Amino acid sequence: MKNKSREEDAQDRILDAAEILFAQKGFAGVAVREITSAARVNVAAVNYHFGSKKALYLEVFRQRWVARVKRVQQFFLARLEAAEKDDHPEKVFARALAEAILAGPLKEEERLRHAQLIGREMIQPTEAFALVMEHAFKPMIDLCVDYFAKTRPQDSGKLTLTLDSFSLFGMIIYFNLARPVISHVTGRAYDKEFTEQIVEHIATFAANGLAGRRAGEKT
Amino acid sequence: MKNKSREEDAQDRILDAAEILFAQKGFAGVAVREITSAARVNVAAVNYHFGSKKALYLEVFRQRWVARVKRVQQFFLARLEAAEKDDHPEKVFARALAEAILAGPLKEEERLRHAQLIGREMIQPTEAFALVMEHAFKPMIDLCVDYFAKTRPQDSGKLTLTLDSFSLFGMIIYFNLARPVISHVTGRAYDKEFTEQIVEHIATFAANGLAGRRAGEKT
DNA sequence: TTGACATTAAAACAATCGTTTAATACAAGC
DNA sequence: GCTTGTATTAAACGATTGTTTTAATGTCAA
Repeated sequence: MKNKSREEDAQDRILDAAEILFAQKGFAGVAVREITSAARVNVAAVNYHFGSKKALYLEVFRQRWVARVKRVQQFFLARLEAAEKDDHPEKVFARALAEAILAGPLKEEERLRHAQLIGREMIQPTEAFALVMEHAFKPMIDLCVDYFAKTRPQDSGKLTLTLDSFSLFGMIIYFNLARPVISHVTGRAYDKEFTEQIVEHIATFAANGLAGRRAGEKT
Repeated sequence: MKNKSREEDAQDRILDAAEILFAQKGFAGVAVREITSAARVNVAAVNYHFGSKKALYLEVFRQRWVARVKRVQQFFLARLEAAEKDDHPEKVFARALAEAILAGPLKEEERLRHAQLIGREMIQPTEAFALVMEHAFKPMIDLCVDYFAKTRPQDSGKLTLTLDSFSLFGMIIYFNLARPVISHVTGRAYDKEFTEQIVEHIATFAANGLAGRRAGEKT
């Protein structure tokens, strides 16, 4: 086993290239030879190291995607802890979540790739969908539901809490995924200033939307 | 020109098959031979009638997708007219929009195909993206912005109005596109009852979210 | 140095890709 | 009937697809 230590080995280079290309063009839109030449390895390397193109796709989710979603979740939890307590707890929650996803620890290209990969799985679920559910959506929705349940004076019912959580998530994910649409309509790029405005907008909007439940509205 | 009148001609059958397959598998995931055999025509028919696979893809948007989005928009406007005026105007608006998209005039499979096609263009914009912007997003967002501007006592600013519109849209589109996720978490299928609950949930959530702006909050 | 094992390389595999060609079938106008 | 133009067909095009094979190379322990 050779390892120059300063240089990524073949498997890592393949995973890097594969993730970028799968995100940009989708599974069917990428040729194995595109990946291997971007990773500067032989065509046979994909089948040698991963077994098949499909297995490589799943390995991208297991080794790259999941690790990244954990980073976002940790960033979110840290923000939630550090937030000032004088604000409405639901607003604090919404802001921390929006910030973690839209302006969090990921680099700009990472954020884009991440959103594209997850978006494709939502539209056309494959075997990777189970991973996405287990490591990203399910725990975050559960966390969200538990948090909202605690911050409300009276019981809202599980379904209402879940739909509230999806409403918050839906807004954030849409603002993250529909960048071409939003940039086109507003005429603004997703720079730091605009992103901060969006985060604050989501926090306020969601807090008020959730406040209605606190006041007792059921559906 | 032969036309049995009761039977769709070759071009229409190709468009029908192409739309279903492109929605399910994406442009690169569909082989021309898949389309032609589903449409019961010769392989050469696609290139003869449409010029190329890519041109067929665009024609699906021009002849099928755009027509359908108009139907949804008309349904929405009719609902907006017919709605009771004693409710908050923003809640009426949100309910009409959510109902049009999630439970509107489209058949269930149509709704799914429609959402998949638009979702793919959002993740990976092609030439069809301009069509989607021009006929679907832009006019609806503009309508939304104008409506919100009228219903508010004081001026909110163009950007705030636009972000409000996207928040409402984002929620609705997410509930429409993330069906696998939402069904998995809630354990409920998108039947009539569940869809109605979601529509009412969105209306309430968005109305409260927007109500904050009415109270004067800016971002 | 030798032997064992892991990795890379070039070449070829059959299958499938989008597209084109050339021949045939069919309708309507004269 | 014959002509004209359109539509459909079977067959083939070269290029590319994912994968496999075989040989060469590299690495480390004995």
